Amino acid sequence: MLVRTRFAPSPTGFLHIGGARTALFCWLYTRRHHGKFILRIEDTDLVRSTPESVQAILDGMAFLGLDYDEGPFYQTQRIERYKQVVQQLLDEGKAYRCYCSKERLEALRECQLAAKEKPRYDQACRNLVEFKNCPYVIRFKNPDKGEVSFKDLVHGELTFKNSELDDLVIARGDGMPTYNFSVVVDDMDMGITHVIRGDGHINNTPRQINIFKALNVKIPVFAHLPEILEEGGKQKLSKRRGAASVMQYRDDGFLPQALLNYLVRLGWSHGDQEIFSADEMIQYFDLKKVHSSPAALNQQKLLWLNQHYLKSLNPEEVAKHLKWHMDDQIIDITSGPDLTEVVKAQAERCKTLKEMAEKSRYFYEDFKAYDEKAAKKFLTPQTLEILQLIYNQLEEVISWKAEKIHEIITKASERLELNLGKIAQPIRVAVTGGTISPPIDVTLELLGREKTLERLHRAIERGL
RNA sequence: GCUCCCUUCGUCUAGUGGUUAGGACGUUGCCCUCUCACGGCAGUAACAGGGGUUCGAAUCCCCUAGGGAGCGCCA
Repeated sequence: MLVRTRFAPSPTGFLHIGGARTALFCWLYTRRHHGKFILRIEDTDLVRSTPESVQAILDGMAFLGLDYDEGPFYQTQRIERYKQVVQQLLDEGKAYRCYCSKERLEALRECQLAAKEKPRYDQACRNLVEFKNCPYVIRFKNPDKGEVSFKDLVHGELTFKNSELDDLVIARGDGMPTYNFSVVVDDMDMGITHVIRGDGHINNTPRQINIFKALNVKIPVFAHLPEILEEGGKQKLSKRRGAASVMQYRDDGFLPQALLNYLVRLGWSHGDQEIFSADEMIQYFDLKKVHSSPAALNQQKLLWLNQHYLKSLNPEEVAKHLKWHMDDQIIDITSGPDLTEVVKAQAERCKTLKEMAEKSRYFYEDFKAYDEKAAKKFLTPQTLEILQLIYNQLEEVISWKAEKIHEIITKASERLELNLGKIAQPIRVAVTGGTISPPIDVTLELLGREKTLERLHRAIERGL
């Protein structure tokens, strides 16, 4: 049997990290089984859905590399189909018109709550024979006896009593379908074999199964993923309240590989392995190994993974992402070192691409001012002599390579009987404005002969 | 209120009756070192609580507590 899964977000905001993980797990399961991954936009909430949100979801998935095989399908374009199936249920006596007013329903609800009962529809209209000439909704005739159970790939066997369910509305007064109904019709029509979604849907599942049964179609396999919690607290991740969109992570300097790797380990594991390439994830992914308890976000671990990929990925690839951030920070890289070389030099001292761009600015443009404390400590009359000496020797260098620069600096340190640090730090402050940079020889090579001499000269002039 | 789901170090997790309860992030100390880092080594810290079952429970059962979800003409 060909595996067919779907990711079905509602376009009411950006793609956040929790949604991204759901998409990732669907995608992994599908790729693992060589199936089809379908994207479906659940936009029947006309008030809250926006085209911008649809685009944000598409962008987020593209950034992560989660490609889909079919879709995107839009529910708003399938309204006629839902109405058709509602009619079918009506014709077969599996659904009925309900004329109850909202006022009556509200009173019923309050009454039940007061009696400490679970609020549910009392089936008042279920056996009406003649049609009334007033507004109505369509309700599904849920079986009122027995129970419905299903095997959830994450939670195991789950059982619900039909008496706990009620006759849910499947078509509103204006004829529009409701969520629990349109989902079933879509999953049926799209031949979905595995429904992988957040475990907030566990309670909806038995209702949906009853509709599947009424429609006489094969019931898909379900896998309900645990929610993702916010950092620290035990609050569920939500779009409002500072949430984390995938694109925000991009803007903050995270690599898609790091995000994917971080996400895949939230609720899933493969022994003690922490690092997974996309291919490895696909190879090992198994829904049966997915945890059933929620996981909290942890920025520190994400940062660690991000740096891991900064260091271990092909530098050319990292450089492409770095370019995006250079542009974002308006750093003109045309008159400076190759970004690939910058990546090699900076990866082990940066957690994010954003940080890498910030820390590499001085390779491309003059810094505005010396770090005050650094200048005070390292640009002293004594160190100016050293800088002058180094300047003179560097000026002679034709082949501007780290190796040659290193040789000059170490020889100077031996001759002057000074620690390397006593020489490197003044140079560093002179050429970068601060005390932090890659090894001094590498820093000077990247900076280039012209900028190096110019900045050394400026530092010496300043001190005179 | 009712129904359902969840509970191993601070965090992510391994573990499916017998382990000194393992790994990773973080954190602490040491080493390395031209700065910042990287890296290396060592340490820190957990089975929510209570009952059972069993020769033996993190693992199986029950109860309690805590957290979450659903009970919509939202998705």
